[in-house]
Amino acid sequence: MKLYNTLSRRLEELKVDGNTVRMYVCGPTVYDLIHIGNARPMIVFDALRRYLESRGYTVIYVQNVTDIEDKIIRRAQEEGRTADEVAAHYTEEYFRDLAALGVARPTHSPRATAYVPQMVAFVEQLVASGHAYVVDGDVYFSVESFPAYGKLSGRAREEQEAGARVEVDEKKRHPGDFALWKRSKPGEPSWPSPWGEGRPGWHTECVVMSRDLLGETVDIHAGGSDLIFPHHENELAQAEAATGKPFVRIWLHNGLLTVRGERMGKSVGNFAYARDVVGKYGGEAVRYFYLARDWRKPLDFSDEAVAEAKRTVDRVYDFLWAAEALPDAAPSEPLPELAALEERFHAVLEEDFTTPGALGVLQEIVGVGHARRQAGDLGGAKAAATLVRRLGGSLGLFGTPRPATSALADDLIQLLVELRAELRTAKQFALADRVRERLFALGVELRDGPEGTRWALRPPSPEPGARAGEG
RNA sequence: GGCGGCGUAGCCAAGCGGCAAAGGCGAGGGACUGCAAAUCCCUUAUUCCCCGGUUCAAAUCCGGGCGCCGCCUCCA
Repeated sequence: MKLYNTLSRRLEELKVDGNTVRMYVCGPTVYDLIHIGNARPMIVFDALRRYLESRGYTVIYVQNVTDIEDKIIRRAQEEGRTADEVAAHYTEEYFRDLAALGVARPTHSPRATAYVPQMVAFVEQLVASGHAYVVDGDVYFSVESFPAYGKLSGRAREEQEAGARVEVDEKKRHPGDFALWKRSKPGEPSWPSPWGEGRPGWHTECVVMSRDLLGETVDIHAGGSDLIFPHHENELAQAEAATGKPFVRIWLHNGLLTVRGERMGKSVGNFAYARDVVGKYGGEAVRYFYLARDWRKPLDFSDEAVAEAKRTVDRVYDFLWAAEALPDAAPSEPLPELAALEERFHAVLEEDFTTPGALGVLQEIVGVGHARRQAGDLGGAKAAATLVRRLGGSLGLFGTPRPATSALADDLIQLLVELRAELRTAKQFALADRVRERLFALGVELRDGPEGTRWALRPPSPEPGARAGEG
């Protein structure tokens, strides 16, 4: 499989040792609920993980939880709670949102506060090797000590000064230097260190946790494109300065979510909480919405766009459930077109995980299924449905089983259908329509056709967390 | 200013040098219907922001424009 590597700015073959993929995806800072834009990398890289697994890889998937950070401290002060309480609360909410989005739990979800001693040791190592220096209880990484600094984001160190909008911190030797350890102010959460009470700076946790859980070189490190600089650049510098080995084989960065062309962000105020969107349209519609757009490109969010995705998903289910309710039958003839479509599905994904193309193929398979059914080839229709289930499942889509009804319910519905047929024959249309409407309200849709009335269960209306997926 | 990306039908969106440019939504037409819904079938880009160039052949490669976006500050 080829993936676009931010570092080399080209497509690269994913090469791993054995068949295990070691993957690290930057997770949330738990100071608030995640918004729908935050969900993009979680869904996209979850889909990548599932796809790799479906292709026979074992994936070790790590996503951190940043539970100590300025925004958490601020929030705690505002609410009169401790930083720990705030972090614990939003960590729990984050996992809830993840489940509602149908995102499988990461193999590991390390919390930064559980790694402070390791981070201290790591920083000590950088100080000892001359890559970091101590000033007044703070520790900074020296970008000048790492000549390759800037290779990920394509920035030269000298450029850090020109146009810099940040006031230069007097303590730093070079404006590009960044904090590895921050001295804590009174009343702030703090941990002991050789440099006094303090807390870890940004960037360091990912390096330390990644190394601990995945080793010195990981296959994939992913996150939003806004993290390229400075976050990932700084991670790379620390890690490679410390080990002298490549930190990451392939860097992946997803495009950002926009609203009317402008980036969605908490500070811009144009955001929607993930759970609100999921509550409205369902987690699967959100997933489809994201996967219908190339993961590297910006994606414009609107209610209409997600509603469209939901319509599309519902129609696929309509086909699946109808086909699965058909009596068992073997395809009346071999279906080479299905094999060809399956091949195309994989070919498209092998080339930079182009999920929109893959979804297009899935739609074509649905089309084949419809055509087979129309031609009276029930087995062919079922074969198409099975394929949609399998391929969709490899991306975390179309896994909801046909809602089970009891034999009694089936009989009762059938009874009403027959009753309504008699009413229609007797031209009692008002009553007949009432039966139809009441059943519809209960989620049963009547479909009158040439060969009589069939009924189908409507795709479920979304409820938050209703379709929580795992594995 | 520096770095990166994008511009394909009404909208969304694949396409990475060569079949008449996937697919979805919407729209229009048809079948079906007591009406409706749903479903099915058909139609919907002679052309890919513009101008040059390379090539037998370009949406796809190169050069130059125009427009939009992101990062350079915490941010998925």
